[in-house]
Amino acid sequence: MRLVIARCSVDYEGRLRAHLPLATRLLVVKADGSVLVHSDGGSYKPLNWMSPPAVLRAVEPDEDDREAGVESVWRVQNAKSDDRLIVRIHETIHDSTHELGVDPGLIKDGVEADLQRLLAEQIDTLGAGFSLVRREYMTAIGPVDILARDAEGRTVAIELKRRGDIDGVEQLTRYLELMNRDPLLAPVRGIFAAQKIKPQARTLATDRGIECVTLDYDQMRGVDDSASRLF
Amino acid sequence: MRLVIARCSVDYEGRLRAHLPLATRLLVVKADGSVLVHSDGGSYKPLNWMSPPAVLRAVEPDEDDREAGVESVWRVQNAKSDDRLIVRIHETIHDSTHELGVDPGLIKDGVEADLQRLLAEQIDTLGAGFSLVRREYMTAIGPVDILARDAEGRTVAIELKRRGDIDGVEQLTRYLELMNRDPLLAPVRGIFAAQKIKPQARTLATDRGIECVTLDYDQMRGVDDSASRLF
DNA sequence: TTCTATATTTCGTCA
DNA sequence: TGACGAAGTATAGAA
Repeated sequence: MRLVIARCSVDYEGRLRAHLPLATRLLVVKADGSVLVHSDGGSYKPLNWMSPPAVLRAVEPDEDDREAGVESVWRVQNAKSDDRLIVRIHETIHDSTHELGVDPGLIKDGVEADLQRLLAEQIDTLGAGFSLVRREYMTAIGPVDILARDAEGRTVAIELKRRGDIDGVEQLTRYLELMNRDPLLAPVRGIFAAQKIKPQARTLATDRGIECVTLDYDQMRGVDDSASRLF
Repeated sequence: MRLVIARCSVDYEGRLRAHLPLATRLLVVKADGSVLVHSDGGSYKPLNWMSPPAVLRAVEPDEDDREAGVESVWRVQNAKSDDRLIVRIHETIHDSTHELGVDPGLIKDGVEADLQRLLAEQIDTLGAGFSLVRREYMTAIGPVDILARDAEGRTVAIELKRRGDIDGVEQLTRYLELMNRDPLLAPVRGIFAAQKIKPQARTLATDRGIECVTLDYDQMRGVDDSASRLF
């Protein structure tokens, strides 16, 4: 990994075109040829970048660039597409290279899969007398997150999201439409469950006869003590 | 901006929990307190991070950590939420700090807004006799990208996407449903326009009586010569 | 390889 | 400030 602090301007051409005027920035060159251009603020997204695999070639500036004060030009070309990044370096303030080795990678807990496991275990939080049929119930158009049965024995299709957006409602609607054509399952109740449900999504769901439930992941994790043994 | 290359382990706790085992990584500390943890590969997304605004406190390792070989512990706390990142540093390989100043920011060309402007100007590429009513036509459930009228005077709702995906078709379907209830507008034609339309999206659109049009941005930009004056 | 769904999404815009 | 849609989305998993 190479770290460079430099006064530079940057141009990207590919899926769109983008330009960064001259300023001092951090340039990170990774082992796979990818390049990140970071400013001293904002969040983790670089101002501009090149995705791997890519090849960096440092070339001599042409006459115009040299007159404008350009010291060196990086041409970063993606190996699989036409995307390219051009960095014009006017002044190098820092330049160092380091061996990092391969990273063992990230271990996560609390993503949708964990929510799904917890909700399946605590299915009666959705209503007294609820019982689990199965998780990831396959249909012709994709898997329903959780299939359950309510106290009256009616089939319940549950769509689970961390953030309840409008497209989650659309997804559940498609499943319900399909499942209600199956005389063995119909009539099927729909429940849209999420940690937070957007007003638009709630309106659409209600309009289509889908119930909305907001989940408290911390509380659900508290009930299940296996989570505390993870780390 | 502070750059540190260190052998470290990292734990995040907040919206989820995540753990990075001991390895050599790049740590970037920005002026707003945000922290990025990068490996020497992958793309621009860090393995782990803290969003701004945040405060970094370096604390002494406790006895257990010290026995495990921890040299220093960073506690990074988000200033607006409960999110926190803990970096346990076992060995510091590089540590430097640099003044970058404020960045002038990125100038983009070729995003959906540019496509929309061009298509509005060249609305007759969708059909002879088409005329523009207005861009971003507001409805109760959101803005229709472009509203136009065809040669027969019929209202046309146009949904514009860079990439024509299935949810774009769903979006346009919702608009059409709503607008067709309005006797002043009905019947409303729907056109799904994108630089590339996925087969599934095309099938769904056609099934719902929505026309599909693929756009050539380079050609459209060629017609409008103001684009060439951008940089 | 391609498609699909998720994301500690981030980022802008508009009410 | 919050909601909503776009992103050079990235990324992981399944078909």
